[in-house]
Amino acid sequence: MTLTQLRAFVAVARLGSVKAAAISLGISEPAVSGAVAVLRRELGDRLFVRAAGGITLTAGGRRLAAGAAEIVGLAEETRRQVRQAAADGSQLRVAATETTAEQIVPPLLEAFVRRHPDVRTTTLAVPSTALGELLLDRRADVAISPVAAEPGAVAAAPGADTLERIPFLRVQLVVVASPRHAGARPDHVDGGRLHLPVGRLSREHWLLGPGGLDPGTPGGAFLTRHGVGDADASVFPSTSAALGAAVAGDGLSLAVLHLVRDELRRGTLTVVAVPGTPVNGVLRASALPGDRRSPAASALCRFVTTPTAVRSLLTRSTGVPVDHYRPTVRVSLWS
Amino acid sequence: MTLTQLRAFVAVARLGSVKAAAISLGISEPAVSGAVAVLRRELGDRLFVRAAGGITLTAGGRRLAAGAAEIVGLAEETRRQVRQAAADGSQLRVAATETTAEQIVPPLLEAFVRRHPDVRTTTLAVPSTALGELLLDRRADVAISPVAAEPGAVAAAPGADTLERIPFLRVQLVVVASPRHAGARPDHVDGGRLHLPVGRLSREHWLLGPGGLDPGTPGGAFLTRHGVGDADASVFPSTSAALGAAVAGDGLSLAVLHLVRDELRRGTLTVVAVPGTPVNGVLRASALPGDRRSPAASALCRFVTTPTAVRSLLTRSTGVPVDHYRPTVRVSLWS
DNA sequence: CGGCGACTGAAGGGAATGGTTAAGAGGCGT
DNA sequence: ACGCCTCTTAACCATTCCCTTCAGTCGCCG
Repeated sequence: MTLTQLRAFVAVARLGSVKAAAISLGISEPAVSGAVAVLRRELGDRLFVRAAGGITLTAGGRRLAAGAAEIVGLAEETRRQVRQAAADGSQLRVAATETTAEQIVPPLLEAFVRRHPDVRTTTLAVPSTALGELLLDRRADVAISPVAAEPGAVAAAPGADTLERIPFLRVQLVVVASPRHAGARPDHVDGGRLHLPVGRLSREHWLLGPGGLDPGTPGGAFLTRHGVGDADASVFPSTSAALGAAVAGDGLSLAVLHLVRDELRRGTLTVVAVPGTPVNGVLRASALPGDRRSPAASALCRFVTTPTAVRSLLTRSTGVPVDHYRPTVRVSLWS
Repeated sequence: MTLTQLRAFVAVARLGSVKAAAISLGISEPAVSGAVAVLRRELGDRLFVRAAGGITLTAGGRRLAAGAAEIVGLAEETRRQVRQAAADGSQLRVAATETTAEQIVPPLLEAFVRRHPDVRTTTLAVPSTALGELLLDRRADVAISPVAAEPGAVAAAPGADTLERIPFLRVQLVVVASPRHAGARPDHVDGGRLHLPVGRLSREHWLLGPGGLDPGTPGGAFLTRHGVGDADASVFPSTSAALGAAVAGDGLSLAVLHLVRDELRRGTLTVVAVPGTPVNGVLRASALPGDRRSPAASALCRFVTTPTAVRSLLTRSTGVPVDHYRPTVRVSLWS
């Protein structure tokens, strides 16, 4: 499988004809046909068949078309980026778990780029198990992830000995629900507050963001430890959306205490008393050791423990200016 | 630039040594060194330099390491997917604008997979200008996007003649704010409702999700048409988060009317009367013409106009079951 | 300063890639 | 049935890739 072969196939898939692809690439038809033939042999799939008015991709051909277009485009983009690396300012890729990438990283990086305006940041949202791999593969410069505050609760991740870890903020996770939801279950209400034994957790309906059940995070570990499984949870496109559904009274959610301060004060959400909560966690930054790390990564590692950084995390996020905004990229695991 | 060369460089970057990379790849050191030398020449960058205790990547080397790991992993994953294409059920990639991908597509696809349980769906969030390209490149099977309801308001997108377009739902966009926010500006309050002339829109602070200013969407076009620019808007990680900030009284937002029904009824949000609103839009599905389209894409194109689909969009979303959930992937443009 | 380990370069060869022209095979329309 | 257009295969060649062995150079460390 060669980039040239993939380029040829992309052209065929897009234009619907070997001839047209050959013309657009400026080569002969047999060259295109040959490239496709190699792919066919190697992948064991016809990829496309001749049909009325052109060609029809097979199921495998459709997937290859999508993947090949992605690969070819990415190769081109990478080439361009390397060429311009010197001209551009430095780049900083921050990997985090889904929830952290949504709630913690944006205000943190906003404060960071305010102090280092020349740094271009990108956020990657990944399963917690992928964070170490991403750092080792140099696909990310720094990882931000929450871990259980209790020592020894989490086994060492792969490459743990080669990574530097910097804890910088304690967080508390609480179970929240709409007061109306609480009021609808008077059997456990005491003093206006809903009490819930842990044995009942898996009978409740949970409203979570993507990765809310990730067992590598303190929140996901808490839920799975108490038997909350796939059948008990609904996933929303974002943690904010899940909290919105909780406000609407659709079920329970798990939230970082200081991030729902406003909702609690306004009374649109209330904390549900559950033994074992609040779940104590610590946010920490991970990166390669100092000599194998980019300057921007080192700057962020120093920054996270500063009062400025902590303050940016404790005040409610006001969003980021449009020109600072870089979308969070979801990264797939393939290893 | 060859996949083999990229693989060699990934190993070097990860292991921090040509020798270690050669061993891990099962080839000789000169082979690795040679592969790197070709990349160096082609890209015009040292990529890495020898340093105490190993090597240090240059800025360009860091970007290449990230890109190369991505490309190599993607190639491997694509190969696997093509091989298994026959075994797996059919796949359906749905592209949409940011807001649509967050608010419209999840309930729609949830209803769709309930009827077609064998289909694996993926959602792609992209700028509106990329939707057509994605379909033509076969990177997406179906595009879901909102367009202005007024005919002729939008110029024909590239490839417009070769795509089939299926409108399926009218939507209304309204300006919303917290009632407290409204009350704080008594100069334009009339009958308890905030009225705002269009000339004042660019003086307000806007709370938007990613892509909220995308001029290819009715909402983004409305805002940019009235002078709302980068300086007037804060971007949140999701539209839900932006609405949450609006509830907190931080500014104005633009929302799909029927999706904020609950907030309006509870009084946590109120509609701001602005001339020209509600903005009328139509959701439509786009796909390649029937004979060049996958069976799953055709099924979705038929599905969107059914009462079941419309109902799924009009009732408030309850999230999707965990086992149906597939994260939304943000796709970059490189063309 | 000498030795040693690690990276780089040169030379060479086998295999593939990537291209050509020419001819065959297969579907579609008239 | 026939011709036409398109895709495929065959034969062939130049180039590049990719690996080897061997020799050289660089930097670190005792």
